[in-house]
Amino acid sequence: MPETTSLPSTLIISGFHALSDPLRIQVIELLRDRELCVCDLCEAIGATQSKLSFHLKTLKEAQLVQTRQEGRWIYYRLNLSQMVVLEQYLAEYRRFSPILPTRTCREE
Amino acid sequence: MPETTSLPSTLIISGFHALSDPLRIQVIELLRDRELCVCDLCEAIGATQSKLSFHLKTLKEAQLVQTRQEGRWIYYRLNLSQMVVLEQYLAEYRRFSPILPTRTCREE
DNA sequence: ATGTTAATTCAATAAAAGTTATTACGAGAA
DNA sequence: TTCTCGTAATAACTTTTATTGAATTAACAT
Repeated sequence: MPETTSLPSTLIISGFHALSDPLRIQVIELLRDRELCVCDLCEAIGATQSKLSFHLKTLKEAQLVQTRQEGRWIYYRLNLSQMVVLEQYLAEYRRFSPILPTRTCREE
Repeated sequence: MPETTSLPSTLIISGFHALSDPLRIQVIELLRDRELCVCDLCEAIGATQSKLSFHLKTLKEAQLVQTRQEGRWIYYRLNLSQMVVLEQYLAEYRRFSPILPTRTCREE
């Protein structure tokens, strides 16, 4: 049987990468129930603005967050649909993985 | 309203980290429908043994894979339950995130 | 213009990944 | 047992990439 695994897009990989840092997870969780501007996030997290800016860029490039500008403020909000894309990617494994049969290396 | 976000465990963060590399994703996908020994994986991926060993260690520490030794072979298989843990973590966002209301920075 | 918000640039540092060589350990033969 | 071979992990070292802080720049409001 041939491999039916289609390699995930770089967007999925960069999504997982974006979620692999505690500070970025903190941002994501803060954005879970409302949008926040950068200064809110700085204060909530206690990080410098430039440090946060770097991580926000990572999250934005992974399309896990979106921004909205209002005057001088830039509001960040979750992009739930991209979170769902990652969730669905993982869900595929639950659908397809069988109870793994024992096998041995030689009998290919 | 206080934050109800409980920061995810390091296991979750290391799980996302483990999934943030193309070679490791390739391993995970190869293990989706059967277990494989290291030499199988080396051949399938075309990577050197030691390079692969490094990535397998990352996956194992994140508990995304488990191993079984049989003589000199070590068989790797998916640890589906940990995949589900990550999936469920992402699913929480879908459950809790409202349609985001517009807000402004001042009116805290 | 002046102050405020946030992104960017640059240089220094830290962490991750790759390469090569070595080590550990089990299997099987003498 | 003792030897070697095969499999896989580990170590040492190098290269690459990611992260950080400080300073600067850009955009906006008054």
